[in-house]
Amino acid sequence: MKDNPAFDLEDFMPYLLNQAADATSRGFEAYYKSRYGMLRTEWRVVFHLGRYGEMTAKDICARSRIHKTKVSRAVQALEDKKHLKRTQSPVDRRHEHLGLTASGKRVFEDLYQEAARFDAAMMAEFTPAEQAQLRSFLSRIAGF
Amino acid sequence: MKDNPAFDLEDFMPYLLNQAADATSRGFEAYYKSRYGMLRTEWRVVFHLGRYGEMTAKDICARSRIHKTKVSRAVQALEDKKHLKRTQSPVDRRHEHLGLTASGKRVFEDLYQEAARFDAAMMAEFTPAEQAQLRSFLSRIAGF
DNA sequence: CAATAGTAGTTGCTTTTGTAACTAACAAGG
DNA sequence: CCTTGTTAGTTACAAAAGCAACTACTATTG
Repeated sequence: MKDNPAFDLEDFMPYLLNQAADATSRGFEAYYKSRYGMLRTEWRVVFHLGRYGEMTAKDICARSRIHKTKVSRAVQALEDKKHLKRTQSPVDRRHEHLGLTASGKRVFEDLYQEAARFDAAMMAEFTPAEQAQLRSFLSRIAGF
Repeated sequence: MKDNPAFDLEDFMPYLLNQAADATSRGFEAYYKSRYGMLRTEWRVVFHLGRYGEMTAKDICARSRIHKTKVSRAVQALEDKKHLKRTQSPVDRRHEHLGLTASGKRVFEDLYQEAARFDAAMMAEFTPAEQAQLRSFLSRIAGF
């Protein structure tokens, strides 16, 4: 956006980012929603546990930037769906170690593959160099 | 994201976009929220009316990709705050022409300036060439 | 070994969003 | 005119997010 000339909402970076994020999230969201009745936070929790192994809710919060109440509710929902099991730590009973059940692991595998396909399809119209650059830009903005 | 190697959530484009969008939205959102008690949709409605002049709710929906119920509620809220006035069209009484009041125009001017400053500050760490490229990438993804 | 403070996770309540059904107004055909 | 269809905008209800207070537990300090 330049200094003087009139600018449109499409020139405003937060708006542009939100539109792009919305556009790309819809498709994949539809997948895990229709197929497993999962919410976005649930998918993210499954991802973290499937990708990095057992951890506590606190760990998930730290890694994912999701607020603890959202994690708490997602864990509850995943437990209800039998995709996740909790084990209270004998050392410190405030901690619960979270892990995927066999069913949860199958869900993770499926979503992980689908995410890869989805990402690839979405990025197909960009050259590899463009993709790398875009990812780098976004990482900088997101603070990774 | 490559084909075989393990990838992290930060490599998944929808996630990356959402994180970047969140990160950049927070700051500006805090501004119009604390200063004018406005929601994001209200800011967008003000923007459209301030930037392009009078139009109907339908027009705003078409331009902004916001659902009509959200627009309807934002218009109501802005009217309550005396930032917006509606005029029923004498030609077709289903249409209402929406316009900013004097107070609404002041709000728009302030937010417009602030948006420009905010965008500039955020993009300052990118070179002009990088900025152009980033905007172009995002426009393509968002479908503009 | 109280008393205080801090941490992990949950619950309750309020705000916001999403979806679908609804009202009111116009349009067109018979 | 009267059906039938369409459009602009609203409302009602359910799903989800945000925030603050709460419970249960552990750590620290005097």
